[in-house]
Amino acid sequence: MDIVINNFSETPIYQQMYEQISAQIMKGELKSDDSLPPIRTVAKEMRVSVITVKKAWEELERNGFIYTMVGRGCFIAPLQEKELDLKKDELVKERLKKDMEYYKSLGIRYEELIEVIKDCYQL
Amino acid sequence: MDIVINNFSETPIYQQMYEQISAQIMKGELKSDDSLPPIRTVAKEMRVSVITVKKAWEELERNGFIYTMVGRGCFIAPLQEKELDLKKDELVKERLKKDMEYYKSLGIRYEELIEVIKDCYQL
Amino acid sequence: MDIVINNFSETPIYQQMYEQISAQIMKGELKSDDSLPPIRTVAKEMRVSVITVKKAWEELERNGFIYTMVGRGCFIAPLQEKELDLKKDELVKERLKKDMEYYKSLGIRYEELIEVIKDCYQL
Amino acid sequence: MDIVINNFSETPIYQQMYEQISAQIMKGELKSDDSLPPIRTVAKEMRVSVITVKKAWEELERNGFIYTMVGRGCFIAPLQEKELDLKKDELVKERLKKDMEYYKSLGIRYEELIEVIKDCYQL
DNA sequence: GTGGTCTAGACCACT
DNA sequence: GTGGTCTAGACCACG
Repeated sequence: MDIVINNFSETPIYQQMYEQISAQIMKGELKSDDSLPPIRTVAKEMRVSVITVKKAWEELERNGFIYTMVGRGCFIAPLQEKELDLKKDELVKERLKKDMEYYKSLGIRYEELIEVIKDCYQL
Repeated sequence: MDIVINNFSETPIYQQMYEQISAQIMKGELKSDDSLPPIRTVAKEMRVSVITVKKAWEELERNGFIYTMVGRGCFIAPLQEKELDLKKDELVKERLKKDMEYYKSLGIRYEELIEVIKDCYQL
Repeated sequence: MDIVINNFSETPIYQQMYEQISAQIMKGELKSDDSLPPIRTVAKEMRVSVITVKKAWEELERNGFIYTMVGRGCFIAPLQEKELDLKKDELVKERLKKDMEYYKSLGIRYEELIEVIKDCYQL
Repeated sequence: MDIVINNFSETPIYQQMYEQISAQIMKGELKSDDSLPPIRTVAKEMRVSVITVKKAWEELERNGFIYTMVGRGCFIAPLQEKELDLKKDELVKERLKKDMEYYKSLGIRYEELIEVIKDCYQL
């Protein structure tokens, strides 16, 4: 579990944690039924409040990424690869749509866009 | 000046206004030295608080899209086409970079991305 | 809005609040687009922490009972009577099922059950 | 002794065990002075902590369902049928009352309730 | 004025 | 040991 939080970002800490962990699960870096470190340990290591970690974990559980067994800890949910791909696609498409609307509203042409993207992917 | 605000969107109202007006200026739909309607009028029409409009206008002025003449109103700044293009590019690249980082962090491949974008541009 | 919380109950405060308010909405005692008092006011009146109220409100929003407009307040969601009935039915059936399983596992006969229920409804 | 525990249920494990065993005693499936298997054996078979089993047993003893003979094990208490019926009634009525309060608070009518219950008893 | 986030420290229930 | 809940008080962004 690798989390980097930016205290100055506008996106709240708990959301940064949620995004990074869910991404790692979707990429398969965290595997089914692996246990996560206790929230209090995470809190200490990340130097944030327990409640902040808890909030991230709750969101992860609500979205089916992890499950909790009180008194025993939290674990990565057993998701099939298909489910993971589905979740990923949903997220990306949702976000891309918004992005595209914005770019189009600025009058950006398709070719211009592709050029910048290529750059990012170093093609 | 055509603004549509969504009260339920996560992006704050003042920012929605800022984005739409700046886009219209960059696309040349609003021309240099044209006057903007008084903020109180805008507030009434859009059914938002004057404070909200004020905040959007301030943001526009700070970024050089409009200028204020006290007692007379606000006007579109006289921007050269080059300057406009520059502003546009800056904005887009900045945002695109963040987007790409996110997509890459989810392990999305270049080809997958292009496919969705093509879809948005109906190609 | 009428809430009675029991500090000694085992069900957490935020859940008691959630249950009572959602019930009032489903019964139509709270009407669409009515505004709820500010969470800080509620917190003071109920003598609980703001965070506790917030948690209840979040759950209400997640389940579509209220909606929030940052900086303006929280409002009862515009639910059709049909939707309300549906929500109610879901809840009741879910709970009843569990209850019935328990009663049956104790060997309670249908007739015995009905008798007690009649008593509760004073029939 | 037949116990099925659900690790993901909201009701704690020790309570699930308590409910199922007490029910079996009240239904007469477990008879007076029969011995229960050692808690360590139960713990292993159910794959739960010894502490959890202990807690369930304590609850059973506190409510008079079993008794302990130090060094020899735990045994089903010699309960008269009358006593058992009484216990059962108490339990059911207590729980039913709470349930009914909840259903009434949601505005469920008697007829609606009966219909769902009939369904559960397949009448 | 509104809601949104965060902290530090406390107490409790479950395993 | 684990997670679950709660508090009081703080700071920020939005309208």
